Amino acid sequence: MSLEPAVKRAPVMKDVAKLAGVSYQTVSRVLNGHPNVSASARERVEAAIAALGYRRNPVARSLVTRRSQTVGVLASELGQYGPSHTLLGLEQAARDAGYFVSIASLREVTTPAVQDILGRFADQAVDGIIVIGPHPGLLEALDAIEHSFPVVAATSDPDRPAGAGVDQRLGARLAVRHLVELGHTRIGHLSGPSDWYDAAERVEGWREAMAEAGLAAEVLIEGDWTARRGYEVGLEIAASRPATAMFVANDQMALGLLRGVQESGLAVPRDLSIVGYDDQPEAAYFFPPLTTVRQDFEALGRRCIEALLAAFDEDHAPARSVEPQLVVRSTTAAPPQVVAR
Amino acid sequence: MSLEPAVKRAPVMKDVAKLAGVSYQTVSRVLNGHPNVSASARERVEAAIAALGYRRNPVARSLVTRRSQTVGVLASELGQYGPSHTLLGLEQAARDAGYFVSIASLREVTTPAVQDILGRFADQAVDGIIVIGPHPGLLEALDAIEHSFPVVAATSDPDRPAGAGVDQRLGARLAVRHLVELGHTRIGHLSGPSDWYDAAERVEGWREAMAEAGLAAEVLIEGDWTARRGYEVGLEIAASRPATAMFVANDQMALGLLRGVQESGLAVPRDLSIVGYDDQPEAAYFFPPLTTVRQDFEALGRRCIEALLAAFDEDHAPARSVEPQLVVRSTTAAPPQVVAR
DNA sequence: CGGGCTCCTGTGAGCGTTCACACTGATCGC
DNA sequence: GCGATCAGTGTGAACGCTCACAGGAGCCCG
Repeated sequence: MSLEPAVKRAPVMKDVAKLAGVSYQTVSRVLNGHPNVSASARERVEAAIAALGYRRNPVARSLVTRRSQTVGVLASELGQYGPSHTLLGLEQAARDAGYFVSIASLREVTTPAVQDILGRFADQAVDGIIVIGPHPGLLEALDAIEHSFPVVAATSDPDRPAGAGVDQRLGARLAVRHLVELGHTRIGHLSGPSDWYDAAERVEGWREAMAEAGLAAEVLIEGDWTARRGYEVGLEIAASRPATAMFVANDQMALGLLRGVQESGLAVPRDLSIVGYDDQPEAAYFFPPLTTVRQDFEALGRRCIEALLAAFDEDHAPARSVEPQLVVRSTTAAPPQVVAR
Repeated sequence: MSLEPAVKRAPVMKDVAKLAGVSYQTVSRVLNGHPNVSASARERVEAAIAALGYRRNPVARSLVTRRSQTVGVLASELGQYGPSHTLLGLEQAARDAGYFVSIASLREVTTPAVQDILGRFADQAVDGIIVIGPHPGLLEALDAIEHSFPVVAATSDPDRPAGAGVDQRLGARLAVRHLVELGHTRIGHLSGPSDWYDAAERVEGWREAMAEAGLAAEVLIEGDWTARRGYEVGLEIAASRPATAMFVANDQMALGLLRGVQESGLAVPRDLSIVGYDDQPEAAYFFPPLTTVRQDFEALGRRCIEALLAAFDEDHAPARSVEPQLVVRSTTAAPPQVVAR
């Protein structure tokens, strides 16, 4: 007994087997929930596991199974509010499902860079990967590379085979309808970069809702998600007054817009109504508090994991889109004067 | 040739060895940079590796070495601006150093929860772990659990043996000094939660700088990092005017404060000067643009990796703290009237 | 009562790598 | 010219697990 080595190694399957009086194979069967194990053997094994504090070694396991209970997350814009919160929900859901999360962020979206990361993920034997904050370029680069594991994209691209997304068109329509109901007819859109799926979908939603209301979708300005850009656009809008309301594709740009417009002497919402997108916690404390569209990013993260699980086996429902919600605060009101077209 | 199995397996060391006309051990030696390999053998092996597109299997490798080229990141508040950006820098630096990053976020900081995650990390054979956004409670929980790998905390706690942090005291002093130079004497502090190291350090920095200036550090209000809390405090301050300037422990609270104060009829900076902390990109577009202290979180993330590398072997310098910078914008000015004490 | 079935269990091999060791041939000093 | 050293190389065994297979016990049926 005291002849044991001083450094106590972590127990392995053989130790459990010996204590339970069975072979290591039986231990393995118990661990993997195999059916053909007698109740008494199972009990003894479980008792031995508990007594020894045994933990199965996932590295050894994945050497032979070629799977690692790990999902790789490929993120291109983790600094942004949306992606970082999606990651949050993702990680929780993954862990609940017994998966590790390995992340890799992309400095630049080039095929070699994506290839490098995919290679690393493959070496690591990830069971699947999830792409966050995707540009089409990223997905194309992904498609161009052969890979042996399922890929789920957190995107709203409806053409995408596997994925989970927020219904961006719906969100955009909620925003526009709200403005239409207030009496606005000239409703502009400050979009995200056109090479983001989410941005493109919001543009489409804006177009659709305008068409439904019988309005012309004329004022479309492309942004880049930053407050700085919102500010610049705010100055322009204050100067030329092309619209009485702006639907802005994220809260940060809305913040900048708010400031640019107000700095130019316009009042919000008196002279210009603004609807943001995301509902970051700060949006309620903008000046004035921002009317915006809430996206539940953490739910999105959870959906991604569900989608990946569904890709692993058929039992899981795919359940794709998360519904956005309109949150009305104080940046929207009736237009300055009702303009009859 | 055509008798090869249809599903082409990835090449393994033996394949490389055969092609190079050496034993698999020699291949291993080349891969690991062992000295005792002849130049000709090395060349042949390298050529074979390139020809086959061989990649070493890290899973098999870590089964025997008990290391995985992976660092675990334990984060408690990944939703916050600081932690998420620290993660960003961390991930980049880790990948550059050849490490994978596996993340786990904590829903609640309890010893069992920390234990669970540490156990998973241990199973995964991580080489070390990094803790982001640490409360003392988290570090205590960590210390309470025996672990066999180095732990680095992204914290400014000077008592911490291993870690990297932003010099929070310095940041606080920069803020206070700026206000002092403008002529303020009653400078309050809206802090972060007192159980965060960073928050506590900023309080200390505020105290020190006040003492240096011969001022009494009287107005200390505890916050929770949220804009909501900042707003509440703003209302209170507008009502009782306990100070002519507030140093606020993060930009989000500063945003709320700004709004609470302005909604109550005070003008910023005419009636109250405000200095934030973090310099999120949005801070420049607050109304008015926020004077704040910039923290380079991505640099912090890099430092964490450096610190971990230093813990692995002695060659790396520890190089701990990142210097914050004051960014003066438009929320600070001379006090309403100079009050001679 | 023996063949066939089912249920449970154990043995052997292998996953792809590294480590400890043993071996070879050359170089060295004396 | 002999043992000792040394660089360079190969062999066996591990790491901890799962998979494929084989074998033993118990049962039913003819």
